[in-house]
Amino acid sequence: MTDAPTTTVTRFAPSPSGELHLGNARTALFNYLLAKRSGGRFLLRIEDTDAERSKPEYTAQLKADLQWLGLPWDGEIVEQSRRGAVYAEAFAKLEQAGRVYPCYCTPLEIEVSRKTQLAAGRPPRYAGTCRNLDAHQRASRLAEGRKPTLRFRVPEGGRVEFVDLVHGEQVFDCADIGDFIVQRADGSAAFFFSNVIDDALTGVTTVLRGEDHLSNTPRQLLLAMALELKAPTYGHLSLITSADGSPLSKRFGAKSLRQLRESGYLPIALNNHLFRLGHSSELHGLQSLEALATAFDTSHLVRSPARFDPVQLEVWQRDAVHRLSPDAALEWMKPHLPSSLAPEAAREFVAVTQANVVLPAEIEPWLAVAFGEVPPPDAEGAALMSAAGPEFFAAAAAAVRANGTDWKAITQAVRDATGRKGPELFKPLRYALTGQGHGPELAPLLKLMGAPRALQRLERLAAA
RNA sequence: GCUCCUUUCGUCUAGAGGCCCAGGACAUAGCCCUCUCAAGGCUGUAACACGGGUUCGAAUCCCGUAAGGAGCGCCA
Repeated sequence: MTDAPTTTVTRFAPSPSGELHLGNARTALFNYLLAKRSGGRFLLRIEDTDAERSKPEYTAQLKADLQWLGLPWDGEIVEQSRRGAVYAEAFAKLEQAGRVYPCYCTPLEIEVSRKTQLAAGRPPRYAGTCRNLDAHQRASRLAEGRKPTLRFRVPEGGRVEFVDLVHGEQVFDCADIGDFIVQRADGSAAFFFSNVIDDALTGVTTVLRGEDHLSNTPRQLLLAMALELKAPTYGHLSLITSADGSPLSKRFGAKSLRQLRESGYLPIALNNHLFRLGHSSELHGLQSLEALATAFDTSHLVRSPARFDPVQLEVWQRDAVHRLSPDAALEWMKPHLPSSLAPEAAREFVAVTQANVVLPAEIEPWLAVAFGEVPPPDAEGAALMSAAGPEFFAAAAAAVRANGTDWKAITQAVRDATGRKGPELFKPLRYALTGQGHGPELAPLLKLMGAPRALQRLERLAAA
């Protein structure tokens, strides 16, 4: 907290109750970018006050995911589960000021009340049952064995106003806000409470978070005021939706970062895609994180929800793969390369196929072409090859016998022997050698598969 | 039910009353280049949710409708 007042401090505050997905990742990215563009700090806070749902393995996964994305946090990680003493102090302050009161209603009672209100066509808000209990009433409920929660006493009148970084001026009526729980029956701090306190105490200046928090912001502002804490400036990011506009679901689009990473997506591709979801930019092409940070601007944040389009992500991914260094590309394909492959052959294979695959799994057919059996051709390929005829492939085989894997010499020889040129010449050869109409350049591919393998493929067709 | 948010080409978006019969990027189609793919170049197709106002003039302001979303939790 020695930061100068002008320093931007942002944070990412996930709860360790699940894996990071695209939505979370974008929130993290934006907060990171916002901090970095002005040389500020990006903090990581684990919101694990709910002992039931929080799992240590998720915390570990979270950290690994952020590292992988290239979004390292500054300073120590704040774990809310270890901040009981800080919260206790704040609870005491609120109690002293009469801003909170014990509520003895059970979860079941609350649930029934909610349902009743909903059925009656009213907002399902806390009814205020325990708002004005006297000391005697409290004692008797305690005697019944009820464990109280602490509720914040929302002012009866008035309104809460604030300026949202994305949505502009916001006004909420206190009458629409029910008294909410700040301390659970087990004594732990609830979200609104711990979230506001930790933001203030760690000097967070700006919070970019999901739009699902927008209508809850007045609660936090009320709390901050009662605690005499400075609330951060909030910016509420529109949600990312599936291609059909529905919320990202497990079934569609909500792939976890882990899944994406395991299938071979590159962090820089993800970051570039996410950067343009809900944030407009003049920037074109794949950019480094540094360039993205420089270009990031909260005034360019978009209000309307953005759809996650797998096709767009693929465009970034392809670009990112093309830019991989030979070593990085090798590393990237490694999980799909046979371990028996000699290092030199692996290196050559990567160099030849890199520009032709988007995900590492796509190298399988090329592995077959280079080191195994040629895959069967499609209908177009079959037609092309039979049109070329056995004598064409006989000439090709002869050319290979004479020239080894010298692609240029081979094509020259076949051209001279058959009079074919251009696509007429190359297409049947490509199909014969690879079984496919598209693929990496043939010259290096031929070297990779070797003369004997090529010869076998051509001779088989010459004999047909 | 109440409160709040959102609605421009297929997608991401520009647009803060005349500069917009709406611009860019990606995708897509065609052409050029080329052994295929990729890369690159050129050209094209394609959008202001709907209805009312306000105004000389509206994608932009106001009202309503529709559609989608969020919140109203001892989840975060």
